[in-house]
Amino acid sequence: MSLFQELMVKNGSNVLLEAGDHAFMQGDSDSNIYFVQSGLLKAYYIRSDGKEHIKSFLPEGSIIGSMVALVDGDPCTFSLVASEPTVAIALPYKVLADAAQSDNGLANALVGFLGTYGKRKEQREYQLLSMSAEDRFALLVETMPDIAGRVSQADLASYIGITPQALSRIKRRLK
Amino acid sequence: MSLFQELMVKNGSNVLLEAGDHAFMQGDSDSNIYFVQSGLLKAYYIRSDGKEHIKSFLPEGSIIGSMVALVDGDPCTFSLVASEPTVAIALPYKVLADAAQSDNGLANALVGFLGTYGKRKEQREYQLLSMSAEDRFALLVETMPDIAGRVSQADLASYIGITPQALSRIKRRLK
DNA sequence: GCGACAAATGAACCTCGGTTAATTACGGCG
DNA sequence: CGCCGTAATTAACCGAGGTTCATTTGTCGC
Repeated sequence: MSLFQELMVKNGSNVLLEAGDHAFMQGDSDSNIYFVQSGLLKAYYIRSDGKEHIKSFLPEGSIIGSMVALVDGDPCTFSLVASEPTVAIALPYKVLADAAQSDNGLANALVGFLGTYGKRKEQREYQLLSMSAEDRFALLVETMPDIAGRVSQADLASYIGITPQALSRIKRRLK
Repeated sequence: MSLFQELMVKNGSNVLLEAGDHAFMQGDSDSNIYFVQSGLLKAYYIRSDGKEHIKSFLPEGSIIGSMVALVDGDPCTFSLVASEPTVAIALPYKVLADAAQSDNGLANALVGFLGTYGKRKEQREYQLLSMSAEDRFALLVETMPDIAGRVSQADLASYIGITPQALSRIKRRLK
């Protein structure tokens, strides 16, 4: 476990979520960082036309928070919901950022976390810009094989950025 | 100018680029952070099928580097090229990260930079997942009006994720 | 095993953007 | 001014994915 994760366990508070419970909703002011201990979270957007788009799946070991809410205290741009019974640890980012002002080890742990986060988003941007829906599905199955079995087809499709029907078509093509 | 930017100016080295010159190419091991002083850089991917996709435009004041190269020393996942004569300041990330181990101010400056980077990527992810090509074009014109005039239609289209022909159609629809 | 509800699939039709190729601006520059 | 190369536009056709709705497959409770 990384230094950063140890810090979260030591200083954070436990959050228990049943499937369907929200950690926070789009528009909330929630500047907590969440560290998933067990279960599965989904981060998703609600668009102006009411449609949902899944941003990411967050299984055990994931760390998540709305970056704009963390950095600027703006309202969260997405919602975070449990799709299985989940145990997570929550810690206000401000606590970390403030403590980092005087604790160099913590500041560097934060650097590590933010660097990893940026790296993940860079990869996601590449996938969205440069890969077809079919490629993104194949990649998801390859890199997160367990997730593909744990969530509904509708959620998988929403993550890839297409409708369940289109995903069904893709699966048929692949066989 | 932020503390982080001042640090870059003080410790970095100048890089002069003519239009068309590359700071680094996809696949290079370049773990420099670049701070654009004047001019305009383009960051772009080359896909396996040879097509280009523009990741971002970087006018004066921008800070950029390949996060996977910075964090892990992996090969850069994109190329960085000047689309106008450009002056930038380059500084190896490792220098920063190492110095941050013992310099708390620097560590926190890094936290600020990485937080801003993550925030931008979060917004970009939202745009790619939840907005149509037409919406993304309107947003680009609104948020970076100067860029729309400084680069070719083909580059604009590539940034939005469509072909120049499709962008031309969109412009006609909007009139 | 059976009924009921949700999830997944399938089919028919439509729209948007890609592809290819032709046509029309729009600069330099001799 | 006329020539030429590039960028931008337009048109015709195609295919992937969206939309809507019907059908099938699961799965849970009884």
